[in-house]
Amino acid sequence: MFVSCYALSMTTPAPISRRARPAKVPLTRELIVRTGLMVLDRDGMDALTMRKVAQELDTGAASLYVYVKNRDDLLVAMLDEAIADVVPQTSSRRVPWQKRLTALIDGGVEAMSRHQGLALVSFGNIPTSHNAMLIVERMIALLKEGNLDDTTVSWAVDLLYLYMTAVAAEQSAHNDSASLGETEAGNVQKVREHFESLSAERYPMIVALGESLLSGSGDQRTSWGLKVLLNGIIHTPAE
Amino acid sequence: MFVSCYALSMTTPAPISRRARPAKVPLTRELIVRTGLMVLDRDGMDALTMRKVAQELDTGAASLYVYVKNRDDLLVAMLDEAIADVVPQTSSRRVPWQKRLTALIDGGVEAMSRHQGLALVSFGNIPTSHNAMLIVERMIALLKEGNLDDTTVSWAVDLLYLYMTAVAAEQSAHNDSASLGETEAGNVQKVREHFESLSAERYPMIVALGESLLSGSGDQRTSWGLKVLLNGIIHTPAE
DNA sequence: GATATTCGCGAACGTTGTTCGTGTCAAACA
DNA sequence: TGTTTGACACGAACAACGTTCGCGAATATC
Repeated sequence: MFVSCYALSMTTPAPISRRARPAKVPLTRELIVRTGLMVLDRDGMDALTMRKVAQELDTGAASLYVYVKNRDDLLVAMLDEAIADVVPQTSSRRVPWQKRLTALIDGGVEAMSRHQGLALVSFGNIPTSHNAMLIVERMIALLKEGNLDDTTVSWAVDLLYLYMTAVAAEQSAHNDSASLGETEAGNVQKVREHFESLSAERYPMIVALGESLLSGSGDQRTSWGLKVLLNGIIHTPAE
Repeated sequence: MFVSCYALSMTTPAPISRRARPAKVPLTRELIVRTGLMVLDRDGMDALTMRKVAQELDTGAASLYVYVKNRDDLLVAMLDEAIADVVPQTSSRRVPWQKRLTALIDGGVEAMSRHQGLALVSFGNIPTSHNAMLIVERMIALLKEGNLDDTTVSWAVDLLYLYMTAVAAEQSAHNDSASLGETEAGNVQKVREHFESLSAERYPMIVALGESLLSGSGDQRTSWGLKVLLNGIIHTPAE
């Protein structure tokens, strides 16, 4: 009864056999998690209710609670599933560690931001889920290639993981409003109109910056931020 | 009837007079917001219901909806109120701009993290509330003292504001679990036990880092992160 | 074939955010 | 001063939520 990392008591590792299906797929934790991701992508975070996930599986909400402790537990499992293939898709060696670290974080951001609001699940908490720790493992390995001392590596991992999650949350918030409205230019236009309507007396600095505040795409800004972090980490010893 | 930025139709700008109070403070948006903060600090985010806020004001939940569009609107207003005195408490001149910027961000982090879960409200969204924009104003002014070009300033503000919010969210999450458990050492102990229970085969890097991962206080890590950002911003031109 | 055990799930409970309609009281007018 | 008016307060209700309970059915074991 291999229900992934959920069964804390691994006293029954033997799969034995599964019940014959009466024209109906048997419920598993993994299936519920994947269905949750599907509902989230299709209907959004507010519409992700236990009842809807159950309905999608052609069952009642109560049935989910055998495999999932509660809604939060489901969300955490969904987040872990969402970032499952970030590390396997890591780039090849022979490229400098900075580039590989950038690619890793970009992959994490993309994987999380693909699902609206999922990055905010267990935000400031230390990553404890399996796939999150695999990302952390990879981060540490890459940072150590830069010959940083252990303390700096530790603090840098904290910082980079926080940045990854924060950017993902930011992007998925934008994706949310973009899915209901126009593609992206329409959204930028909204922000532009908002800035232009600001009073130059109350907010002189913002108004003075003007067009610069909107310059660059989201990807450009994110990758610049990552460069800032890496340059800063290299040039800022801990203590 | 100055209900701040809420009344979209300002067709009745005349305050005229207020009704005599039958031994009961009259409801205002500000009073509701402050009461919301009180309930949040006392009972936590999950217990912050419209009914409880109303009860605290000795009224019914329906009465709040005259001054507050919905729960989200209340939360946004609460966040704005929480950071109201960050800019006024800014440090004196004659100190280098980096120190003043650090103090500003520290103030913002402290103000937000004082209230559990509030930093996550409108996370990735562009700051549009009044007091949030005042913080942005101040950030821009300080960054410009560093002789950075407009594009770098714009992107740096984005990055710093994101960091400020993210750190606040992280800290308030820790404060949450700390309020129910022990002071802080107990929480660190929990994390330590978690790391020590990890298999060295699955997570060799994490286990190898060992004690370094727990080194330093939260404040030390946060201020190091800020130094990293500032150093990185200075040494990383946009484009 | 009988028994024990697991799993599925309808129904219900307590809460939530939000709305509707009515009551009420102070201000404005006659 | 008596009447009208309009804004405010709020009890009651609604739909939807997460979660639990307990029964019925299907399967595995003896």
